[in-house]
Order: sequence, then C-alpha cells, then structure tokens
Amino acid sequence: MSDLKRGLSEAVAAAFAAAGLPAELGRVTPSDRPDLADFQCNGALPAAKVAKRDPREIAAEVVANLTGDPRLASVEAAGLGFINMRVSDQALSARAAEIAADPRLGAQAVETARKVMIDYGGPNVAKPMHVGHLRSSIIGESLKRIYRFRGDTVLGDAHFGDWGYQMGLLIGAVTDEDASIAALVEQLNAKGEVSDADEAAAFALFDAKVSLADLDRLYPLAAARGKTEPDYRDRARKLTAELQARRAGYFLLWRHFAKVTKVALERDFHALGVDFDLWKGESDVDELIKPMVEDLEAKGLLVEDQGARIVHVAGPNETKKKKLPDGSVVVVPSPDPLLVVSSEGSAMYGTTDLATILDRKQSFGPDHVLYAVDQRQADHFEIVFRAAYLAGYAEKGSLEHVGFGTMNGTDGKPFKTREGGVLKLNDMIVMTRDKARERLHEAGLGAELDPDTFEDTAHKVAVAALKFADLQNFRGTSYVFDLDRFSSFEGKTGPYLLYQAVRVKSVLRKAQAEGAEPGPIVVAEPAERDLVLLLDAYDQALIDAYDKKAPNFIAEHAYKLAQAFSKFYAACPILSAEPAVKASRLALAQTTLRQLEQALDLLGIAATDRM
RNA sequence: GCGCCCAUAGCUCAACCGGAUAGAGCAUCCGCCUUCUAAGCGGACGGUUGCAGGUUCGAGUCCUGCUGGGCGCGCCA
Repeated sequence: MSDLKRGLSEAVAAAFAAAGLPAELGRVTPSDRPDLADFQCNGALPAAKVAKRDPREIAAEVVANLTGDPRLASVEAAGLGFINMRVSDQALSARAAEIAADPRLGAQAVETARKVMIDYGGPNVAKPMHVGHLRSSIIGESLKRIYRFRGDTVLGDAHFGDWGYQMGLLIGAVTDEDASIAALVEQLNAKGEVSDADEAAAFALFDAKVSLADLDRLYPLAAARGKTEPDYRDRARKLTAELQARRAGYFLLWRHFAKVTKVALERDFHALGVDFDLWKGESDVDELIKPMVEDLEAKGLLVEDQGARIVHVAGPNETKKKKLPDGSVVVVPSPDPLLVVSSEGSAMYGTTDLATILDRKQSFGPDHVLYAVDQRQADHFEIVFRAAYLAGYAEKGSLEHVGFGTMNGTDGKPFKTREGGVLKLNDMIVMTRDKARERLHEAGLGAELDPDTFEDTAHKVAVAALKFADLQNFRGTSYVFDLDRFSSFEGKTGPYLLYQAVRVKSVLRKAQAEGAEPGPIVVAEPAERDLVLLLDAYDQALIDAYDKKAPNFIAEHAYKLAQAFSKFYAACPILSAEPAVKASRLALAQTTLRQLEQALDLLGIAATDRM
C-alpha cells in the first residue's frame, strides 16, 4: 500500500518510458496550484532539454499515455509543460478507506531497520535547565519517536555533563564556603576507604548544607573566577583530576551534586514528557578512558603537545591560517586536534565523548548515532568523529551531529529574561500551565472536569504549546524566543491541534450516544477531498522528518491536517447529515483523529479529551 | 585573522532534485455562534526573498563578490 503520490509517480514514470524518455522524470508532487490540480509532474521541462523538444509537446504525449487511468478524474498539460492531475473521488475514497484500515494510518516503515542511538547532549550537572535546554530534549525525544515508529531500534541517552572541570570548580567553591564540609571531605580523602556509615553521615551533612540552588548560585561565580585567576583555575583542574582519580571525599561530594541535580532534571523532563532509555553521563565511561588512552597510544595516534596529549585528525592537505596572541600568523592543521589528556592528567569533554562512542559500540553496537546538540558544537563533533574513525571506534559516516540553532531573545542574542537572568524551564512550564488553567475556566470547563482531569488537561495544553512552538521551526536555524508566542493558544499552536482533536472526540461521543456508526467513506465535497489529500500526505511528511532528522515536517503536517479538518468541520455537518453521509463523515473524522493523535505523539505531544 | 551558519510580509516562521501566482500564524480591518466545542471558520490588507553580478528556457533555492547579524577557533562543556 502506498500513497497517491507514489502510485501516480509509477504511472507517470511508465508514461515517460512509453514516450522514450527517462522514467525517473515521472516524479509526481502535490500541486503548487490547488486551483488547477491535486498533483503535478514537472518532468517534461527537463526532458525538453535532453530531447531537444518542446516541453509542451512532451507533456501532451505523456498526458496521452496517462489518459484512461481510473484514478484520474482529469490529466492535462498546462503552462510551460506541467502535467496536472486531478484524482477522482472514487480513488480518494478508496485511499481514505485504506488509511482508515491501517494501524499505521498510511505511513510506511523503513525497508531495513537499523540500530540507532540518540544522544541528547544532556544538560550539565549542577545547573538547572533553562528554556535553552528545551530544544535538545524535545527534538531528541521527537526524533526518537519518529525513528522508532519507522521501525528502527532506538535508544535515547541523556548523556549528562558530569565529569569535567565544572565539577572541580564546584568542589572548590563548596568546600571554600563551608568549613564543616571542607573538613569532612579532607577527612574522607585521608581515610581512603569509606564505610557505609561514613557514607551515610557524609550524605546527611551534604543534604543539609548543599542544595541545587546553592550549586546554581556558586557555579557562575566559580566559573568567573576560574577565568580571571590562574591559581584558582589550576586548583579546580587539580580537583577535577583528583575527582577522576576517585579520591573518596571528592567522589562522595560529587555523588551528592549528581543526586540533587538529577531530582530537578527528572522533574523537568517528566513534565515535558521526555524519557531517556539511558541516564548515562560522562562519568559512566570513566573506567574506559585509561585503556582507551593506552589503545590510542598503541595505535600511534596519541602525541605529546605542550604538556597535553592529543590526536591529530586533520588530513595532510588540511590546514588553516591562525593568528597567534603575538600577532603573527602561522599555518596549522585543520580541524584542530582532539585534546585527550590535559596537562593536569584529566579527561576532557572530547575524551569522554570518544570513550562513549567506544562504550556504545561495545554495549549496543549502533548502526548510527545521532547527536541532538547545539549547532555551536559542530566543530567539536567533527573532531571527535574523525578521531573515532581513525581509531576504528565507529564506522565512517555512522556518527552524525544533528545540530540545532540557538534560542535567542528578541534582541538576537541568546535569550535572557527582562532581569537579565535565564528563564528556568520549570518556571516557564508553571507560567504556561497557569495560563491554560485560566483559559479552561473561561471556557467553562472548570466545573465540568474533575480536579485531577482539569489539572492534567491544563498541563497537556501547556506542554503542547511549548513543544509545538519549538518543533514547528526547522531545527537547524536559530530562532527568536518570544514568551508570548510560546504561551499562545490561538492560531498555529499546539493547543489548536489539541482543540481539533477534542472537537472530533466530542462529535464521536455524540454519535456513539445516538447509536451512529462510522461506515464506508464516500468523498464528495471539496472539504472532504482536501482532508483526504492531507491524510494521504502523512507518509511523505514522515519520510522527510526521518531523512532530514527534522520534526518540523511532522509538525507542519499535523497543523495542515488539523486545519483541513477544521474547514471540513465548518463546511460539512456530520451528525445532522443523512445516514450514509453521516457514516462516511464519522469515518473520516475518526481517521483524522487517529492520524492527528499519532502525529502529535511523534512530536511528543499528548492529546486531551476535552478542553 | 581563519572557518561555519543565517538574512523571505510590520513581527515570528514555512517553502518537497531549480519550475506556474513565494505560503502560514500573529498584528490590523470586515463578516460568521437558536445546528456537531468561536482555543474556531470566511474575507481583506500585507513581498524588488539584504545588495550587485553570474549560470539557466526558468533562481528564495546553484555560483562569485559585497553588506549586515550569529557562532566557533586545544587544556570549559
């Protein structure tokens, strides 16, 4: 079973072949001119070039070969050589019946399933998530669902940043601030072996004294000092190396950091409906690093440079000019080398990334790994991927950075609140949910729904608003974060989509109450034709989203489908129609609902029953 | 200095290998609730696709240059 576009493409390809022209020119697309056609083929235009003939003549010949196709109500050559096709009502009705009978609602699975890992490039330990973190989690979540739905085996890994320099900074800052913690940490460090009782006592003290809010407050200060004060920085680096060497006191304190962060992250991710299959972090590959470094050394890839150890990843002719601090310009390899071991002996960002690639190869063996991470890290991933290919840790081309743009404020710079701080993701969710509650009361649903359902509905509306506002943008480009737009419920928004689903459900409930059943679909009205054409376009939207790793194709389809339904709803009465028409429209409405809910699910958006 | 990305309606964004009249939403204005949920529907207004060249029968899309903006460039992640 295939969509109309594909079916027609085969027919048009055959018609081209019959005319002695390359069959691949028979590619059919939805028409740019809905007033003239449902589908079109532009193949006669390039054909004219190779065949040195008039495109209109070619189009006419292809049209002649197509005439009589039962699916087509009309087929004609138009304009400069376009082939316009209008699908018959019977063919649309038949296609609608196919989609209605299909658990996948007309969307096909991939031919060969792969094992895919999605790396969410997770947030860092000790920092609350702000609105900028929305993107990687919801894009990653949506891609995971899309890939899984297409038939791949997919694992999503949060991949937290929990093992680097920022941990050394925090250990320093926390012990500086509180003498009792500093004393306990020193004591544990000296002791080396830590008993269960020691551990419990330590966590009791840490729990009492160090919250996420403290870490959030201390980190920016420590980071700033690290930049300006070399001594402070060097101590943080040493602390990082000591943590990575698992000095008992530092390690316990670090485990506390990770714990308080995880509680907040779980709350935020859960609220967004984002689930990770793996809650791994950089620290999880720590034990792989030493053997990996030895392996890189054995393979002759690791070289000493300015006290650090690096892997060169540039090819022989890949160079760039670089300006040195003294103003002179030198030619250096490009891309930059991968820094594997710092001069303090600690693992770097790229080191843990490389070890993670190795870890995944051993544990899961993915055919493909997608990194849903900020576009700004493109160079970094290029370097890590090259190193992984050189070392044989991944098959060339199997690692892919699915970059996305940053979320900027209306001034074009990374988003800040009016007060100059970052807007925390949780605050954003709470704010939008409050607005959804207000709106539900206005609509008179406050009293009708029981409190739990009411709360659940408000939450779903809020999440739909936030996610759809982001996912409707192509992931690659930066966009402006506008609070009003993200918490808007009218127009091209998540709540609009939920609302259309709610209207269908309401009609279906009433139909059921009066004993009316969906029946055979018979397409007749223009609004019905348009709706079925949209239902038919689902497969292509899914293919585009999959191939381009871009959920906005699904978002666009869901919106257009909801819009087509809304027009159908306004133009075609359902319950008051005569029995056969009523049964047909009920079936159309039900099929639309199922596809809409499925598309929303692929975006990670949950539907509601009433709103 | 070198490199990557971006520039489309007043605003925020789309646009399927280069194809007909570049589409949505918001905002503004005008209509539509005694019939299935008005978080809706219909209509109007709104464009020299940053600028200048080039390739092509045809360019928002490809190439070159320029302007403007964002980002990155080994011991943060």
